[in-house]
This record gives sequence, structure tokens and C-alpha cells, in this order.
Amino acid sequence: MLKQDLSKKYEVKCQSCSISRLCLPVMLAETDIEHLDAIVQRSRPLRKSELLFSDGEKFENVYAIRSGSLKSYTISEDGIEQITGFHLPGEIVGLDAINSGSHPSFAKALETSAICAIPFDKLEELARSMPGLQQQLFKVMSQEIREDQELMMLLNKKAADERLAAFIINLSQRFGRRGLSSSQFRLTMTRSDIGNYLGLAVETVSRLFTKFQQNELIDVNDKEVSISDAEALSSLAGTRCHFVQGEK
Amino acid sequence: MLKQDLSKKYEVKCQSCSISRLCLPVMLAETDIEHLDAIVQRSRPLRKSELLFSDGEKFENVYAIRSGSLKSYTISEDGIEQITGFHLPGEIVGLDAINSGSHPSFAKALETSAICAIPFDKLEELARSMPGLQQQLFKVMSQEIREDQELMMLLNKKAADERLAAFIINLSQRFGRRGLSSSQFRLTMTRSDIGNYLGLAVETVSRLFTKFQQNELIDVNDKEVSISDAEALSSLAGTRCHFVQGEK
DNA sequence: CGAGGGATTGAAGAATGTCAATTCGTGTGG
DNA sequence: CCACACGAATTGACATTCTTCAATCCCTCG
Repeated sequence: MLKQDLSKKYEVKCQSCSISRLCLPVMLAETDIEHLDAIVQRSRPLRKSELLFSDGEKFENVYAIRSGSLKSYTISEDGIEQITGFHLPGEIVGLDAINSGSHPSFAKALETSAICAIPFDKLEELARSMPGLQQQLFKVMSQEIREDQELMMLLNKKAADERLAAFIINLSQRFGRRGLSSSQFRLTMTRSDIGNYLGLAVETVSRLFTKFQQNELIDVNDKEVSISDAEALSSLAGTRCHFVQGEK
Repeated sequence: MLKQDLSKKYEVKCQSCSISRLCLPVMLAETDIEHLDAIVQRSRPLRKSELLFSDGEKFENVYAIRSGSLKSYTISEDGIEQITGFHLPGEIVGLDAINSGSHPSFAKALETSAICAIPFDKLEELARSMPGLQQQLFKVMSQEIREDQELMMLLNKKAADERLAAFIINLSQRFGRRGLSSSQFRLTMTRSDIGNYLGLAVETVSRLFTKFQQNELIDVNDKEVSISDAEALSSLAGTRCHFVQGEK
């Protein structure tokens, strides 16, 4: 049954993809989308823990997420892992590899995920003849830069509870934009992943979840989170809805 | 005398600009550089503390730094400043504004600085007919994303002394690539700026400078820094020369 | 049913922040 | 030209948040 679902999704064209409005096709004319669709490669879905690409791998594609979720991370020389982002449907990963020509990071599926591979040389070429596509590419990259700035503020200036609150609010909004519930969702990453990303120890994350629950900000049950007091949580996060980016 | 120097530099064309090999013209043919040069706007140099752009300002140009140095920073709703980067000649600032159409950050001169303003709409258009330029733009943005990842590792996983060491090494390498001494240079930012950027208190930065001096890693005299033991400093920084990015 | 990773909770310790006082350097105005 | 004022930098003492270490618990998957 799973297999059938997946093999169906397999053939989803950009034109009929449910999250195309969040992806590269934004603002492209119908015929332009067809050209884009023509270079997109869809392959077997990634299962949980499978790698989309690894550090050092030759850069050939950027990847659009059709369904599921990924984490990307780097590993320093001393073997320390640093998660640099979590990715949801409609988002593009692999853009950090353009400059050097090889991937400087890893991307791993947090759950079964469908991915579109887009050969970057072809994408570049297409972008030259399609102003809207070029613009969208610049925008996607610009947004990533912008988000990293926001993150820097979070990591440098905010206390542990503010970081976690901002993280939850951010996820909530991203789910919401994808047509899912923004008040209730499932975390696909572990506590350890969250701590790694936010620069906190696992134990701190765990304690904070408990504390948030006690303060009736959220309701947590392992990976299931439901936001009880969005107002209070947002205000803890500090940046309010500022933290949501990229929506025109 | 200063005035004359500046008014001369004023007219420097991309073709004869000393740092063009670090800037957008990289890998462009001579005739292509001329086209680029034609849209570049050079204006009066910024003096120390003058703003290049402010948060909320309409996005029209990206800026290339010809000489001097800038800091870019955001200010959160609660009024906290977060420095997101320091910029040296050859670097492009303002790319974070592409997505939203207005600048999400400030850029301020740390010293007298000559800046090239490049209208982004024209740049985009030019990039469509000049594959090398489009590619360079993607690369510059990709590099910025990559650097932010590196920074994330620094802020999340490294101790205060490792952060400062990495910061000094990074600056050193960037000066070196610009033909300046990589072992001796002047910090144009304050200790407070450094602390802000690295997520440390001013006092911590100050103490570390003193400690580095005692350990004979560097020789500091206010803003003047000379690196005494590059090897040891690099190894403290952890990422060794990994921290230098964007060089092919 | 057992094993193992993930999560939670408690107690103690360390790194860094905060507060406060002082010095230093520079630009300004008398 | 000197004195003053102000911001930057330094240094010390103390407070605090978060990490680390350790013990359990829980849930899932063989």
C-alpha cells in the first residue's frame, strides 16, 4: 500500500505538485513550468536515515523536497556534527554547494521523503531564458541568507527557552503554510537533533519541553506537539511572526 | 590629500580595480566587464559610522566594497543589535534583501570606505546574457550560505577562546587574499562589535585578547594585532584553514 | 520478551555573563 | 594648549545559566 502511494507520487509533475507554489515554479507561466518540469528528475523516495548527499560529493543537483523532511548538517574535523537546518516540502537543499562545486554538508532523511533532483547546470541555463526562474533562484538563496541571520540572533542573543520557543513557532508556521495544522504536528527530528541545531544539550531541550508543558504553552507527547498558547509562545520567542520568511 | 586620493579612486573602473579578481568580475571576459562597469555607480565614500543602508529601506542595489570595511547587523524588536558580518574589499553586501524587496538589515562603515552601488534589476538582466556573471552571483550567494553554516558551528559548538581564535584566523586569511599582511593588521571594529558577532560579552573578548597575548599567540595593542603563533592559533580555532571559503 | 536508542530527571560543576571600578585614548571646547 | 568628557578597553568579584555526569524510564523493533 505504501509502495503504491509512493509510486504514484513518483510521477507527480511540477504542474500538479501540491507544493509547487512554495517551490521553484512560483510565479512561472504554465509553459515555463513545463520546461522546468522537463529537467526535474524524480527517483525512488528516500527512507528514514538515508542520505541524499554527503560532504565531499560532487555537486550536480539541487534538490526540492516533495514530501517528508530532511536535516542537513556538517561534520567538523574533530568529528562534531552541526545541524544547519531542517527542511520541509517545497524547500530547496544543496545550494551551499554551488560555490565550491562539491557538497560541503550532508543531507539525511528524517522520514520517508520524496525528492526532486534538479541538475544545476540545466537549471542555470533555463534561468537565463526564464527571468522568473532566475529571480526565484536568487530569492530562495537570499531567503536562506536572511534566515541564517535570524538564526544568528537566536543563537547569540537568546536564552535556551527563547530558542526553543522560536524553533517551535517557526516549525508551526512552516507547517501552516504547507496546508497542515500549525497548532498540532509531529516532530520528525529527535530531541538531540533539536539541541544540536539550537546549540543546547539534549537534557536542556527535554527539560524545556517539560517546562513548556507545565506552563501550559504546549502539549507534548514524545514527538507529538500541540500548541496550547500560541500567543505566549510567540512572545517568548521574541521575534513574533517576524521569524516567518519568504512569503510575499 | 585624503580628498584627492578619494576623488581619484572615485573613478576607478572595474577593469582597473585592484580587487576585481575577488569581486563580481571574476572570470568575466574583458568586454563583459565593460558591460558590468557600465551599470556600476560610484559615489562619495562613506565615512566612519555612516550607513550604507538601513533596515526597511527599499532594495535597489547590491553593494561591492572597493576599500575600507563595513559591518552589517540586524536589530530585533526588543532593540538588541546582532552583527551578522564584517565586510572587506571585494565582498558584496545587500544580498539578504533580494527576497523581500527591502533591506532586512543595516550596513555601516567601520572606517572611510569606497563603495560601488550596483542596481540589482540591471544586474539580473545582465546576468541573463552573461553566463559567467550569473554563475558568479550564484557562487557569491552560495558562499555566504556556506559561511553562515561555518559560523553556526562556531557559535553552537565552540568555546569562547576557540571562537575568537577562529575569528582572528578568518580575518587574517581574508586580509592575506587581498594582498595585505595576514600576520599583522588593524581591527576596524570595536571589542564590543567582536563580542556581539561572536556571541560573547565584551569583557570576555577583552580577557581573551589578554590571554592570547600572555600565551604568545598574538601581540595586541588596542586595535593593532600581529599574529605570533599562527600554527597554535589555527589549531585553537579548530577548523584550521577550513575556515577560509570561496577560493577555488 | 529482550535490547537499545531516545527521553527524562536530578545533582553538581564550569564557563561565561553581569556588575562595578578603573584606566586609557581621543576629540572637543574653553 | 590644556582640561574635560565620553566612549572603549581592561580587570576583578560574583552570579547564573547551562552543561556534564549519572541513573532511570520508556518505547519501538527485532
